[in-house]
Amino acid sequence: MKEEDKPLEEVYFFWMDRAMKAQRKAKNRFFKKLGLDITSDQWIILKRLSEIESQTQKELADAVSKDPASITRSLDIIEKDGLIERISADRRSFKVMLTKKGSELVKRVIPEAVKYRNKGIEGLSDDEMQVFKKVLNTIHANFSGD
Amino acid sequence: MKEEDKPLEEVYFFWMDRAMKAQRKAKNRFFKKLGLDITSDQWIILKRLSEIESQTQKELADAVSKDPASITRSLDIIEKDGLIERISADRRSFKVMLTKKGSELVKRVIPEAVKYRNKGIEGLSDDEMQVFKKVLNTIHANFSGD
DNA sequence: TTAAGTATATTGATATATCAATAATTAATA
DNA sequence: TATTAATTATTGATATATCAATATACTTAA
Repeated sequence: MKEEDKPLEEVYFFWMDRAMKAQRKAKNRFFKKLGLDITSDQWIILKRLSEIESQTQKELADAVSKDPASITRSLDIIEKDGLIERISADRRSFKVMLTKKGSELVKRVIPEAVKYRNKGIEGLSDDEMQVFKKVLNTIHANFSGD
Repeated sequence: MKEEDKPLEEVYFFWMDRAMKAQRKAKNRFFKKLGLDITSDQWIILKRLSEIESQTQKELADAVSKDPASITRSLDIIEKDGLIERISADRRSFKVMLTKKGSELVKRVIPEAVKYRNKGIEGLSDDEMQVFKKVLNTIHANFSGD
């Protein structure tokens, strides 16, 4: 197939970027409306911690596709808010886990998050979502090599 | 359909986030390898400016899905690098356009950007990309209302 | 035509992202 | 075991993102 230049609106990266931004923005407003002072990125970390009780910062970073530096700073914030705690694993690493306050927050938010998530894909079929997943995972794989 | 909680890896936002990050990271490395000191976000702005000769910051921001505040700061940087210039439109707004240096950079980068883009979707069919576009545009629409 | 409302760009505060450098510690190997 | 190599977390510098506030300037309506 001939490679060719295309205007921005026809480039898949543009579609992805636009959808991600709309989603992130709506999600941040959504948390605010619930009276919660957390961002959509912090939510992902909290949700992950609710699934796997205890993990090092490195493991957590990999799981949520974040840089070690980002994780350090995000954890600093939600630790200050009393949502998570760091426990020494060995002398260079920590296990991270939810506090009671963090657990309760996650339990409270999950049903709302599910509703919110379903709103985003209203009007789409399971088949379409399967293709969507395949495409995203392919793009991820194609760019993860080097 | 019953709404339900799912682990992170089964949530579409997670797939999107991961693919976006892999893409952005690879793209930044790609520009660096070309000897170019621009980010993938700056590239989008430059590319858009090459498609529409002259536009206000507001129009540009809408076109590339960025906040006015983000555009101001990004333009400050690439203006300092001599890639774009701001020309007074009326007394409160600017028209933004590429300089000669900016135009030449875009012309030089486009063929590389096309190759790069095609690498990301290797192994995917046109049909799949059509579904991909539909899903992303639906998500965008579903979250743009409020 | 003045007053009120709207639009554009900027700035400050804060959160996140990347890269590079560093410190401390653990693991591998000669 | 002693040295070297790899790992984990942190920090600094810079870019981007959002929200709120502000300053100008344009537009509309009374």
